[in-house]
Amino acid sequence: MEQNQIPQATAKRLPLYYRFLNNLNHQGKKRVSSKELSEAVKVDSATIRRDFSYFGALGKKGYGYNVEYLLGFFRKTLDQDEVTEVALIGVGNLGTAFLHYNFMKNNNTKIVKAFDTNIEKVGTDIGGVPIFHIEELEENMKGVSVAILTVPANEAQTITDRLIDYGVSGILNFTPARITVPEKIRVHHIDLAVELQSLVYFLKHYPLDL
Amino acid sequence: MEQNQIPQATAKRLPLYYRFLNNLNHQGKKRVSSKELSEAVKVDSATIRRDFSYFGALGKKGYGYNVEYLLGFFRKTLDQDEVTEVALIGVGNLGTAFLHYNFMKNNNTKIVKAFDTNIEKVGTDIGGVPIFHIEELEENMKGVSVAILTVPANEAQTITDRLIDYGVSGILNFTPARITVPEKIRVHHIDLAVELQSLVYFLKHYPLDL
DNA sequence: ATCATATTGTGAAATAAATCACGACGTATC
DNA sequence: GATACGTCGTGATTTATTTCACAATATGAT
Repeated sequence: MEQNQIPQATAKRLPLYYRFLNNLNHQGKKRVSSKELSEAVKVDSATIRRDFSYFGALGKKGYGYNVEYLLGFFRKTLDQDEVTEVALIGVGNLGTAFLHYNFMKNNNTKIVKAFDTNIEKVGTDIGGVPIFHIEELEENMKGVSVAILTVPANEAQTITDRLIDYGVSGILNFTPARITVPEKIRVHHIDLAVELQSLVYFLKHYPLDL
Repeated sequence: MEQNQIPQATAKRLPLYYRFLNNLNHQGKKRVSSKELSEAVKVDSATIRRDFSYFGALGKKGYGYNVEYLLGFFRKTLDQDEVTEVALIGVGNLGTAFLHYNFMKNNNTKIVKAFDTNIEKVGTDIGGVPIFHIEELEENMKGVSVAILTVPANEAQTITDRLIDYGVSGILNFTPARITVPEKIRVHHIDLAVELQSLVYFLKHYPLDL
């Protein structure tokens, strides 16, 4: 579990930096300054320098950062060499979108199993991911410790309880339900309706600039 | 544009509160304490009280909050009576998921138009939303000031530029690209790969509790 | 009525994160 | 190699958000 002095806000930005560094590397760019990176990822350059500095002195004054070096560093830091296997629960429209989404491109995470109640889907695969029946969740979860939850809201808690009994340690919850879990389990909520509604709220109530 | 002393963090939670209050109301519950609500939405009760207090004294000591009153109050505050029309750009898997998603249920936002390049989709509708060709974006955007962007990353900036020229004021960007916009335009990024990757990072690097 | 209990609303404190601003130092040029 | 320039790394500051903790007060039971 190692050193944990990195602020959460920084940790959330790391995957973003990683992806953009990958892009730069593919473009053949050898160096990048915090200012350039700032324009690409839309994060203040001082924030980027501060973020990087938690990992030590990665850049050179007057030069910037060596793209390849930084990339190699982040690959290790983000455990890019070790693939995390993920299960997807609920193959509806949103779930299907994930199955088609190629997370692996710049990424260390891979959806390896999907589950649904619809008999017509069970036994098939989408985007190369086999679909099992939810009743057989436990038998087929082997080695998977992270789940993406894209089931109807009213089933969210029931499935969550089973995932936790099974031993999952992280859940990415796309349902509008706020699930209850033991404190050892980490849950990230992404609530699409709330995101849209809060954007609309900001537009109506906050000054147009800034 | 009115009073804007509400912290952004609070504003982001308002739609969430609203939805849960709606649920409670449907369940016939007449009163709710910050503690109960806290358990439901997973937000600290002191934070909830503080959030509500920005709008004045909405509760009663020793009693809690009257569900119906609070709901009515938020309906006005969140402009629930006035529907915001939204366009969806890019009818791929993720876009399709949105079209099937019934935002209107507890919500003042409605996807009224969709756009795609695929001729086979153009002219049809999904979830009651008509699909137009992206070439006819400008002709069909009438009255729409918010767009959900679910196109391939490499098209994100081009479409964004057109949306802005047209006069859109808010964009919910689901592409991995960080789009560049004038400062008057509000963009919310939701980066699915980053969300998954940062969950995995937290699991590996942060203490299991807290 | 009285009293025990519940729960708000909020000052004050704590925590977290972003930003400023600049000295130090490496690079590039002549 | 001296000089001008660019960019990092970071101490200090500012801003934002959460949390503590408790006086004030309404409720509900007897």
